[in-house]
Amino acid sequence: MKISLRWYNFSQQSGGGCVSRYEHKTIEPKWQNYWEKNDLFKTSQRSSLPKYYLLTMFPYPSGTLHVGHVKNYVIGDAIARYKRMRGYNVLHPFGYDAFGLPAENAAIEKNIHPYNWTMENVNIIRQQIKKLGISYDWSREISTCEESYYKWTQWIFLKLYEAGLAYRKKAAVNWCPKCMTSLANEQVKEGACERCGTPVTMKHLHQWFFKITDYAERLLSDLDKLDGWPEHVKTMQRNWIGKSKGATISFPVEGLDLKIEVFTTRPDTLWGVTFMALAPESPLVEQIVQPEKREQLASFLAKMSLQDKYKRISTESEKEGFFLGRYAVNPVNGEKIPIYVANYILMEYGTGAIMGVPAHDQRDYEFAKKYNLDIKVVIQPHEKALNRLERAYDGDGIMVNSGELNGTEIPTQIEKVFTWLEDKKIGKQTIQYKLRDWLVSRQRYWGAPIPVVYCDHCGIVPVSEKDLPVKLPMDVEFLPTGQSPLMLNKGFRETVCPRCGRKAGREVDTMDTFVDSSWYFLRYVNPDQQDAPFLKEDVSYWLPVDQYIGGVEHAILHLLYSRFITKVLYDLGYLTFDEPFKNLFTQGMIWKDGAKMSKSKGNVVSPDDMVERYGADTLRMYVLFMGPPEKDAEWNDSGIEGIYRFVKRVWNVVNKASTITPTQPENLGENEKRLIRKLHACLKKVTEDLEGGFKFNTAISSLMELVNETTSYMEKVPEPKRNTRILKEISEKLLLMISPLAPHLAEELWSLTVKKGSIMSQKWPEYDPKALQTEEIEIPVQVNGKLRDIIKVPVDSDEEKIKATALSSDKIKKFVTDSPKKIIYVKGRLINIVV
RNA sequence: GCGAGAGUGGCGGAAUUGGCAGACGCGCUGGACUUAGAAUCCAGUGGAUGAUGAAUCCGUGUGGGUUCAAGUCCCACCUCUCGCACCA
Repeated sequence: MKISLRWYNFSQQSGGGCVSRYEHKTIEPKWQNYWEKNDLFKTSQRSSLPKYYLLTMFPYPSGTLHVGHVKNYVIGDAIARYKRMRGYNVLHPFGYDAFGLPAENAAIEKNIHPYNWTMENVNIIRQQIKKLGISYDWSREISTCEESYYKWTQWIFLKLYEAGLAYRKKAAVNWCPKCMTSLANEQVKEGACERCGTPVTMKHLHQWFFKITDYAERLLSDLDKLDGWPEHVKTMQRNWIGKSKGATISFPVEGLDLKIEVFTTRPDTLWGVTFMALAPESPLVEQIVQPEKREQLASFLAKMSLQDKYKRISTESEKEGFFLGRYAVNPVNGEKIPIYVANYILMEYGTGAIMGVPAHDQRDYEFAKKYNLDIKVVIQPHEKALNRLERAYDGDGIMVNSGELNGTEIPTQIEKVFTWLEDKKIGKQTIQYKLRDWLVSRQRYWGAPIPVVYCDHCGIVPVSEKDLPVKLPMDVEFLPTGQSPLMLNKGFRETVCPRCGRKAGREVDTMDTFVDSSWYFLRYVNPDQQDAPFLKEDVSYWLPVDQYIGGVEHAILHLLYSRFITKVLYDLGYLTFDEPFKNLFTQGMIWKDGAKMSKSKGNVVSPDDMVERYGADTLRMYVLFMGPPEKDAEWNDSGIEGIYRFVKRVWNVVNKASTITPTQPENLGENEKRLIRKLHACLKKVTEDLEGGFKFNTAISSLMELVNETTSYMEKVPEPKRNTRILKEISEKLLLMISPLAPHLAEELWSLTVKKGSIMSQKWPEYDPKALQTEEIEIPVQVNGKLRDIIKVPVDSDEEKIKATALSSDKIKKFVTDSPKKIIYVKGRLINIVV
């Protein structure tokens, strides 16, 4: 669509002066330059004003942005601009999560260095954002792939290492065969790589871990402090941490000097144990198996190891087990219990062994059925006795067949069971978490090198702080081989031991990019600091982040890791707060043609196209108008047309209102009063919508109502009779209210009509409660709950008067033939006559 | 299976938390302006029965309940979305 530069006469009916046509293409670059030249987005490091740190999740620069990404920045910008007008010193920074696999993969494909590929994208994205007029303080821009940044990522690694929170071990780890690297637990979804969807396999590797499990309890309990977080995100984190309370119980093995420890949340079912099962990986398996069964066991285990781990433990797979030929002794009743290896037991959870209670656990039930094991009921429901079980019973009841504990109510008296077990020294109360330590090693090139050296004499030696950063070499053959490409780079790998000075080898793995993003919100405070990642006093002023905005896909990964790193740095004395994000807002995605936007599906809507056609202001407002911002929304091409029309209407109405010659008398009739009330109702609504939530959609609809009302006022009242003063006030306040949403439009009209500096530095307008009052109010009148009439009464009418008026209405009389049984009057709201 | 959330016109969505259901926008219909189109403006628009009116009835996933009054609260159910999923 081409827009010509001709002048257009909008005021034919009113006969007023000429009004220029709305030209976003000239207006928007003009104000973007103005803001930049006058440093209007720059934050002062300190100020007497209250601070407000508004952070939108930084993007991974994988290419150009689509309108889905833009939503995040637009929401953030609207709030940032609003808060500035509210008198806050606002920190609103931007940067790039610039390390990561896509850069490496793209680089391999296109034969370009990942750094160059990343920076090309960064430049594109920066331009895209600037064209939207987002008010970022660009002087604080950061990229996690720059040496000046990853130096401090490495520093954080060292701090964790010193604190004993970073350790290396050989472990069975999740391996993505496509990405050719190991993955953290959080990065595996339903057995597949979270990034590329390839089914994950297991690999035994020496890997670095962060001991996030040490923080499991605090990460869980501090969620209660986060009032400003959406409940569902907290729930997801709680589930992920997965705390459960139970007991550890030891079962002696008959004929061996061995005990099997199990963890159970249902110690009350201890008397119902009819078998024990070990994870195939459990070291106890080898020790317990009867010598003559060894061969059979080996073939069973071989079969298990062929089974994919994620398939093996998925709900659908059939339970499989192998009897080891030995028995354990139930410590509560001395019964002999057969010991099995079973595919459904996980080595990583609990002790890698379970007690099997088929009557009260469905998995154990299935296993027992298959291997013909006893099923012994020990919890009896109140309603009816359990006879032949069709499936396991896991409901409430009382303990039976359980010796001294018979009659104990479950679950209400479960504590009695714990106490009994501890008294008898059979078991002890234990807390278990599902959360695993965070695997941070990645066998790829494009990340921050792990700052560690391996010395034949000294072992693992951390690089000393003064030698940071351990620079990522540029001249690397980065084809993925399953080993870090740094392995093949002699210049990088070969070094000397920082401790003894002898030849040594560097760690060649790089860090998970989630480490980079788990502290970036701190770096924005002192982005140029050379000798420290951040300054404690500055960070204490700005943090915690007052409002964090991003996608819900980070509910666990990024948000949990960031909380963890913050707590570690707090414990080490670098921070004065232990939660990074006070308020969190998760915005919904924008869909197109029923699917998430993605390049591969070819359904992306480019913000550049929209800015070209309609302008940034229209795009911004449309994104905010689509629906509640926390919900997903479907992109609609004609929806944006509607907002474009609205923008033009604002342009015309403000222009028209200001071109009227100000000679009209002060005219305050019904029309004018209505208009004033509308203005103040709008001020109230927009303020509440921006203050009390993120209700941009209803704020915009309220602005539309104001514009409609003003347009129809001008339509209705001939020019000589129009109240210029009111129209001027409406124009001014309308512009102020719309400026966080459509800043270019607001600036341009402000400069054309009001001319008092940038609209950015104006105060947010307040509404006047008195202006909302009316002389008459409308009261809906119901008969038996059905609306029959609406009466108008003076605002100060008392109840009797209103009732009398209602009853005297002809429409009401029709329905009220007998005398009413009851009349309910809700003050100022409604009247209901019951007959 | 467990946990969280949601079901309102042709569509996106409003509804002061129990008080006029459908704000606002899209779409559609009719009209004005125009040589014509685009753009813009005005009017109408939940469904049904009326004659264009007045008017009446029905209507917020389904069925029940509480209440003078229910989209909103309670009980049961259905559907959809998301998260976790053999975690002992």
